[in-house]
Amino acid sequence: MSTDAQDTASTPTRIRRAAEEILAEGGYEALSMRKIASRIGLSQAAIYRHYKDKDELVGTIVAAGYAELVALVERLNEKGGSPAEILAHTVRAYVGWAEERPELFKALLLREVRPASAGVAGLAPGVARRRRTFGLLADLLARGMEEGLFARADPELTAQAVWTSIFGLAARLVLEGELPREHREALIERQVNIIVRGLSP
Amino acid sequence: MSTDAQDTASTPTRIRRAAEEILAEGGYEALSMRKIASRIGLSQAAIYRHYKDKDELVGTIVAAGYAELVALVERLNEKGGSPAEILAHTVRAYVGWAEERPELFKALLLREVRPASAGVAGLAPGVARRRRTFGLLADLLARGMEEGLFARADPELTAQAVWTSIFGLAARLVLEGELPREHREALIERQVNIIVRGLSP
Amino acid sequence: MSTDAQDTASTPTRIRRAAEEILAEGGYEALSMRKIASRIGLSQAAIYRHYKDKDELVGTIVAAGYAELVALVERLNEKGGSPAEILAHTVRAYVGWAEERPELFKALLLREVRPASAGVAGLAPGVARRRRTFGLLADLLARGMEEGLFARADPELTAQAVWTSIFGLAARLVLEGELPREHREALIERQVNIIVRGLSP
Amino acid sequence: MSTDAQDTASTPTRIRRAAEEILAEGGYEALSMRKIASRIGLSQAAIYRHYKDKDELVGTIVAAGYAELVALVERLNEKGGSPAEILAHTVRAYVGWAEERPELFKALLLREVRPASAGVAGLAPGVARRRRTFGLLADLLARGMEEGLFARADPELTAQAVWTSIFGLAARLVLEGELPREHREALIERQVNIIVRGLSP
DNA sequence: AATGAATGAGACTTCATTCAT
DNA sequence: AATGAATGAAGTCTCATTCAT
Repeated sequence: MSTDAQDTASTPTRIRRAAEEILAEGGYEALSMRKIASRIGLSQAAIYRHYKDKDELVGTIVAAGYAELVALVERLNEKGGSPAEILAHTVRAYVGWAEERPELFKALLLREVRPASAGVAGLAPGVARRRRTFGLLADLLARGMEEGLFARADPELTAQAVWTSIFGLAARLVLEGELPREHREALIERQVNIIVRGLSP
Repeated sequence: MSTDAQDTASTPTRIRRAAEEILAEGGYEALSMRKIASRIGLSQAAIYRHYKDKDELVGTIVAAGYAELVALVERLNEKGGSPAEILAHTVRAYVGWAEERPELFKALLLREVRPASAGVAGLAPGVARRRRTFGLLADLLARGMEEGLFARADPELTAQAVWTSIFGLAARLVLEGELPREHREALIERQVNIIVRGLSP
Repeated sequence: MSTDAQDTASTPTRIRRAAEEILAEGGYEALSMRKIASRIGLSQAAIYRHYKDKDELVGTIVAAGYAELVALVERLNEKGGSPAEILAHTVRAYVGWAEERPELFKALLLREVRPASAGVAGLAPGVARRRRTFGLLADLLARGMEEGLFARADPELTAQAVWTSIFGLAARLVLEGELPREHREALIERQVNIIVRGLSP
Repeated sequence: MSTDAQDTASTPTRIRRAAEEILAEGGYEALSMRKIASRIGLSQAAIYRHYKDKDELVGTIVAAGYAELVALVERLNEKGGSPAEILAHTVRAYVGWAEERPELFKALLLREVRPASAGVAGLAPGVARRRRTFGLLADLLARGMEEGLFARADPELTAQAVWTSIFGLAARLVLEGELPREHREALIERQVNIIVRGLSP
């Protein structure tokens, strides 16, 4: 968020940034300690002073990316509007974020979730209490149900179903890359439309 | 599960099977010619008699997996029923298939699509003509629209939107692994419900 | 020399031809039994029916190439003319042959000579008796000396010295590849001139 | 021969030495990173810390060899004497150097010259300006021409013709290996004689 | 806090050759 | 006379990580 000059940033930050750059340029497979080190003019060994191992480094990046995504969703919820509007905005914002940072999205969401409870797992029951985004989404849906805008149903379960839909769209867009702008937008709107209508009473 | 008799199978088959096993156990990153060879007690070089290189081997596996999926969808469409029923069956079958062969699903659908036109790309315009599954899905939706069951809209675009939803659900289930059976089913039904209602006029 | 149709030629011949083609296209390093076999639609193992091993195959090719070169030099000597003229023609023909079949030239002359006595070794004493080309060259020089055209000296030693000069020119032309036509010719003529004048009394 | 103490030398030096040894024993084809590593009791990967890849390692060796050769020729030109004498000394020194370091000579001069302009290419026009040895040789010949010792001709072209002759002699001596000392010397002197007389007015 | 050096494992691929059929 | 299958060795290179300084 803060745009420090690269040279004055702390070493861990510079490492993280370099890693993100490489991730963005060449994908996860291209990310190696060697490349990170050479990009910031540091020895490979130096990285281990700041991050226990590659897993920890990747973990940090992923966590930061996740926080970004959470902030994005929070902001939308604070802006106000009808639940359906907020939902539509959220879909667009989520997809847009994925397309802007495709490699981060992949690193974040297209990887195995080791212990099912940890990380970005979103399908387990009770997730609305543990994960901020799901809590917000479930609350939003619950409000819509109370207002008679959406059909009554389990808000958490519904949040999960909606999320998998959005996630699927974002994932395909990221994985398939370039698509005609017009078609891409039509697709998003069609999806938004199906979801919103699908929730209606 | 069903066709054992590993020792009597042809070498290419044994190679393919070993590759799928490794894929299933450790994911794509774990797949190496070395491991395949040692697993079936063959020299590394021997593999190259049967598959030009790693790409060809993976390609064969992926193609077979895709064919399986196509056959599955075709069978459902032939069985008859209302478009909404067929659609619901398709979602369940697709998700079920993904969960049964998680690593194949990942190898097939969670990888980058290099030239957007090739491979499993599903979002490009005109895909209904090129890809059997999309053609079937678009036809199904068109029929539903004609019958007044679904709201009128571009069938291909709608097929793509529906597919990304289903794909998203399958992908999350595969990536997150174990989930309570009951919850898993509730989730699928909720998703089916949203999609079908989302399409209704 | 005889231009048989490839299909009717004997298998050993087809093998040899394929090997020469590969040699010409990609150099010695590119020559492999696998490539030869695939080029003529034969199994690798089949080659071993006709040639004991790679060495024998290469040996055969080299021998044939050498015979070609010998025939070339013989023809020039039979055509008549003054020794100086024949010598000049020989230089031009030798260099021209090398440039026409660069890979054969390299396989023939730019490789180690294992037992110093064998193969294409040309510097050992007595070579004029053992090797046809050297015999011809030495005879030519001897005739020139008798005619008072060339300064008197050991004909064999002189033949060797002259040959290394020509060989050096041919080798450099082959190794350095493309050169402006004009410059190439000027270079050859300059070399011919130096040699002929260098032999003059 | 002179600077032993292999154990105390720096790793890059030890790598280079091992490479040269292997080159000397088995030629370029025998040179492999594996062999180098095992010879100095290092892991293969360790070599890559000191040389980017095989090309860089070979390049370093070749460059050093070339520098050696240049220094040799320079020294002879500085020692003084008549152009004919210097030329004769140069031929002897060049051939002697080739015989002392046969594998280096082969690695340096018996390899393909990829882009005709680069590397050790000597036949292209204008080489006298680009390559120190050729410049020296051309200057030497020009001086001889001015002094009326050599017939007037293009000095660069003449230098190239002379060089190919010398190169041819050195190459054959290196390729054919052992030769009776006496015969070898007679051969060199005969070649020197032909060249010097060939240049005379 | 950082470095240079090294490691061991592993990646894919190609080679000449052999053997049973 | 030929094939398909297999082998063992070798090739270059990259990786995450460790350790002494």
